[in-house]
Amino acid sequence: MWIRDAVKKAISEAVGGQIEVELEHPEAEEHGDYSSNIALKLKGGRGLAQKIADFIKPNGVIAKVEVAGTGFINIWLQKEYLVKELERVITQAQDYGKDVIGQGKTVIIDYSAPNIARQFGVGHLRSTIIGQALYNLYKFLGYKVIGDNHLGDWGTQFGKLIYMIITEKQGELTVEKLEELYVKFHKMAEADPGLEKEGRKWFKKLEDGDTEARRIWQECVDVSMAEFNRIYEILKVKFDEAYGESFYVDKMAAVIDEAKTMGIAIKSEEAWVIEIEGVDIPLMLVKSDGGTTYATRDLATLKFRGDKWNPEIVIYEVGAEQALYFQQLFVAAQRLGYVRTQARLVHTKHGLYLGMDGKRFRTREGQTVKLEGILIEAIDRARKLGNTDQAQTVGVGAVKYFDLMHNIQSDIVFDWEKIMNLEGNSGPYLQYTFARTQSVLAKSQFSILNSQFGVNGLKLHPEEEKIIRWIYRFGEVVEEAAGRYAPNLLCNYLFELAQGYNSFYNKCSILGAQGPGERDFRLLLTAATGQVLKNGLSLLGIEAPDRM
RNA sequence: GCCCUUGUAGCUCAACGGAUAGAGUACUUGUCUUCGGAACAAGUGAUGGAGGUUCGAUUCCUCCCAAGGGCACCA
Repeated sequence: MWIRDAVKKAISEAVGGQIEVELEHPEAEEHGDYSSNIALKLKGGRGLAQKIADFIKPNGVIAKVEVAGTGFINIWLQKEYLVKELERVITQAQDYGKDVIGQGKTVIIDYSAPNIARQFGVGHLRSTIIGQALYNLYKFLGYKVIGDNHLGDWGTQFGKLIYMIITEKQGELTVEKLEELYVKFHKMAEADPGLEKEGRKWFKKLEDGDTEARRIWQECVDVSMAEFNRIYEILKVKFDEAYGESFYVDKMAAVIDEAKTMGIAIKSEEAWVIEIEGVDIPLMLVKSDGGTTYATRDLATLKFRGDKWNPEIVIYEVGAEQALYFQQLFVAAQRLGYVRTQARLVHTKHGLYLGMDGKRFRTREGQTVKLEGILIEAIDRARKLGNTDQAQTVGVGAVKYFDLMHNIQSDIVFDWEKIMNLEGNSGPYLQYTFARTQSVLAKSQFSILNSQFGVNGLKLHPEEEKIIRWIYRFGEVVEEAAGRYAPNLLCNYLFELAQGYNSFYNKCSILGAQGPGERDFRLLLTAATGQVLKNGLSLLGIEAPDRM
């Protein structure tokens, strides 16, 4: 962001330009807009801080510089500059906050990835929602982004399913029925261990292209996808690609060959595995019965992605329980040379949903909780609260925001009272605040073209100052949220913005302001707040209705 | 048993090695003869325990305690 870089540059010049300058926004407003601890880092204390501060001359951006505490350098920005920033928000509109730091770079985001023949459970909500938010963030920063839904549509479980479908003649298949069959298979296999062999036999047939196995598999895929697409429609989630694991079936042989000839894969108990330094368990490429594993497919996937897109970053938005596996996978992929050596392979390791008892979120019967039911109930609850028109926007927005507002790595307790809470830090609160700004603007005939926003002679209320000292940080937050794979930072930012605006709204009359200058300025503040809220919510994948 | 992650107000969560650890909720008390009360304001209340590194530690390191997850033929 231009402003932060300008401040950094001023300090950097003061210390000779050799050291990387870190800036932060002090928590207490009496400590300025930006603060640097560089004098402390250089062990120079207050003396050095004062020297640096003296070197920095106020200009169009920097209003004043002060030394405080044990050696902090605090910097205040010019109010005129900050008001100009509000005008930029209006003129750039939906593009405000965009950047080009990602230009020429490609990032692949692997998210959602539900399993075919399994119900779409709440477990997949995090991956789907966070993945989409990361997708939006990176795109906003100028990256070329590929969103790939890596469907779980291959594996031994299909051998088991096909066996069950053939032996127990079935009518019309549903996802629910498929899941039942899968569970039933495992119950039967407990009594008759020979069944596992049958399952593997049928999976082998599927991999070898057996017509009947293939036909049944396709039916499972079609039935499941119809259900998944219904959910994506409600969530307004989109993908660029949805290759799925089955896409890589004919690409695995090459991976296995390469791993063998490079001496990376070794034989162990009739299976082919890749040993990873520092990890006890090796990564399995070929099972003892000759079948492949998910690791083989994931390596083929990375090879394909590397060849096709040559990405700088590949983000796997997958739960923390697979941390060990991804650690192995990434090492193996690097050794096989499937991605460029500087490429960042990231596993976001999100936490999971817990029930109110602190245990994994399940139904009373121990089944995974279906996401569609959750979404329908959220919409229903929103409708009962009086949002007939915007029930879906508000209900789904509440669920999404609740997910995104948490630190990505922490487990989340699933509590309806908290999710559907309209008050306080919630999606509906942000949507409400946006609707409020639009309502005021609609009544005002506001137009940026015939207004004057000079702050000369205008005495700003503390609430107004707080907002102008907050708006310009939007771009920085977007960048940080993307860089740290942390959409919750954007949630925090937007919530504080909305809080600040509501506080201002309660203290200051906008339409009834004294004098045209004050009125125009407050309307500008309102318009800018609304625009940033809208841009931010849109990055989170949450809609902002004008009325609700 | 080994490995990873997490322990912050009654509850649910924040915090970039920085300055007085922030919110929401719950509870208590208020504001507004209103531009949308899904609002605003005030109060009560917290870093699991013991050491260490640092000018400065919720954050980094070690040990202990507790919880969750993982540990090749499921993904």
